[in-house]
Amino acid sequence: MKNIGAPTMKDVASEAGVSLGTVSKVINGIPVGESYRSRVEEAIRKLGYHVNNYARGLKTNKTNCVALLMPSLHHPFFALLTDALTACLMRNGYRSLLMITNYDPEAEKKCFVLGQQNKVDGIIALTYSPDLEVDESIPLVTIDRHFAGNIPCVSSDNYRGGELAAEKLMELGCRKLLFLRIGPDIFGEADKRAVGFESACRRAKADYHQIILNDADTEAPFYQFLREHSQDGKLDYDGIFCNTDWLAVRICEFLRGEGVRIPEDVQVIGYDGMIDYATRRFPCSTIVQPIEQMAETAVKLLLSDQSPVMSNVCLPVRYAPGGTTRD
Amino acid sequence: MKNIGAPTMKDVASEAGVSLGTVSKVINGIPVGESYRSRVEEAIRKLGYHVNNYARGLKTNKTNCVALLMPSLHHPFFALLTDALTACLMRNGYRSLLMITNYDPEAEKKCFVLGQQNKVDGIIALTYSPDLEVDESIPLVTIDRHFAGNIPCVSSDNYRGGELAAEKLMELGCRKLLFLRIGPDIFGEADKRAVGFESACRRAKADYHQIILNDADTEAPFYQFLREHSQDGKLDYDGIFCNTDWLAVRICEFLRGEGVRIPEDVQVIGYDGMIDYATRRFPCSTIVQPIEQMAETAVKLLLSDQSPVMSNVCLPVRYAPGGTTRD
DNA sequence: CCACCGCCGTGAAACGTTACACGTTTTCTG
DNA sequence: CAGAAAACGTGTAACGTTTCACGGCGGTGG
Repeated sequence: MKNIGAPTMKDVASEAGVSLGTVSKVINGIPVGESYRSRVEEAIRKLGYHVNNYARGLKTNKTNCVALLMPSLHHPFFALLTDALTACLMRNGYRSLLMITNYDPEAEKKCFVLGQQNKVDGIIALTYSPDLEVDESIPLVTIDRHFAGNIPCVSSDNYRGGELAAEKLMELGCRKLLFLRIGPDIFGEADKRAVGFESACRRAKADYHQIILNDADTEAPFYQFLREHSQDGKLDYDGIFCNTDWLAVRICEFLRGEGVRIPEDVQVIGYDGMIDYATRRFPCSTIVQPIEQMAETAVKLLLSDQSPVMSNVCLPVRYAPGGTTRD
Repeated sequence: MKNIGAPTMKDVASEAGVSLGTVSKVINGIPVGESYRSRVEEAIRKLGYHVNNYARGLKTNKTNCVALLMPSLHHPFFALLTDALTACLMRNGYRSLLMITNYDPEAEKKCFVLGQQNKVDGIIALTYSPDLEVDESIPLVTIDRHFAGNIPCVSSDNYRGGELAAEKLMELGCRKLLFLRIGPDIFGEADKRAVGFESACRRAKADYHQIILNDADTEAPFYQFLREHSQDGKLDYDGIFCNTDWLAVRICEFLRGEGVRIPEDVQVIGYDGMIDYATRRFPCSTIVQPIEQMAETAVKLLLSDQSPVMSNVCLPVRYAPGGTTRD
């Protein structure tokens, strides 16, 4: 009697006095005589048996495992997305294999190979490589990233987001708008915010200005600009749109330190819809990306054999006040 | 010739005209004649062969997979920890299976079962169940959570962190200190910060006060308290220690809105060492938890057959100025 | 009463890999 | 130059599942 190692179906079978096939049926919910079923279940409980997903995966060629490719979890948006994706996958009986690429194309390529080795049932990727050649053999859904070919992509309406921010600010009385952006752009996806913002301003014939820092290490240039464009604690602009909530918070902090009142003197809107984990509230007025919904859509697209028809989904964003605007 | 499905070692073998065993050796880096090796490698490249980790895992009983149990990724600390853990695991040739429990003991239990089914080589867990019975069969390392028995635990020195915050504030001239805490406590781990803070204050015979909101939905009570304890824009306290950076940022925001100058009138220190992903700087002065080091330690502890001797590791924290103190 | 059919449990054959024993070739030593 | 040892490829038996053809059994219809 070798007691070493975890119990297997064979152990369960002999414990229950039935055949392997019967045990398999019980485990997989295939109808089986009641007396057999209870004998097997009893044996499983007694032995503390657990399915071996590796053996199962080998046999069925189905692993119930999805690879998640993320650039990093430092950005709250990625972290929240990962959280939502994992939760959604688990709800659907899938496990998620997390891979962090650090924005490195080499690493991204390696992750795809890892995915193949692990025979994952699919990949959900938020990549930064411009030239990633994708292997057709594993279903792939991207987020915020349009590949060539028929790869489904889930994104939120960044253009509309920019537009909405400008519209809201003007609706709340702003006439001189400022757009601040920092950090890398995901292949023009985040750039669309600038375009939307711009077009809304033009349409309303409002003054506006944009400052874009793509690879900056700090937001200091913003501060400098703001200082230069204010006198006697009075800023030249009365509405600021930041391409990320964090930046909005920082800018508010800076302005308040300079004696500018928010939202009385200047109104500020951020982007992402980040929620303060402690207070469960928005730290600033913001354009909310529907993270939960994006995650659910991506999972659905991946798991249901994707009809190429609706292979590109662009979800609506919404505005949410958070104290840095006059509403 | 069935071309369906991914190529297997057998395909490689017949393509290269060698035996299965030889292919196996090439793949696993076991010495083999040069001519054979190159023939096999050529065949692998030609066929686009990838190891099937499921077959391998089944055979070797080693999966190179570690389960990560996290309550949520909404809290930046958890997100950064997950990021660091995953990166570290990947560096060591391991994959990470991410599981989100939402602080739910039921889910946590299920995750342990999932871990067993997936024959993971180990589990790194940050759990909230008070009564989790752990299965000895899979190596487990916890973070910030002391289990009964011989389960290794990695944490940072929360007591010292609280002490350090108080010492720093006093060193910088504060005489009336305030400690603010919000959010659930990880089994007394975060609570130690309060104790450390308190003892440092006592030792220095400084005035101090603590407000603890464990299950609060908002930090409004803090605001109310601060309003009640200030007159003419002058706060009764000159040093505030918050148990998390987010809270510190919010408090600063609030105080500045009230006309209090930071750090001139009041100095504020947060906790965690969160780094703004955009500016790569601390958003406030803070006590830094060595997240990278915690991750590395946890991985090392898990992978090296843990000597029960050093099964509890408490890593040092450090203070880092971030603009909300006078240094 | 017999033939046939369905139901349901059984046993064995895969799945793709590793590991080990075996047998061949090569190399070294005296 | 013979003989033994080392080096190295080969074939096959697992690993723990699922799946499927088979066959026993009891029930139904002619």
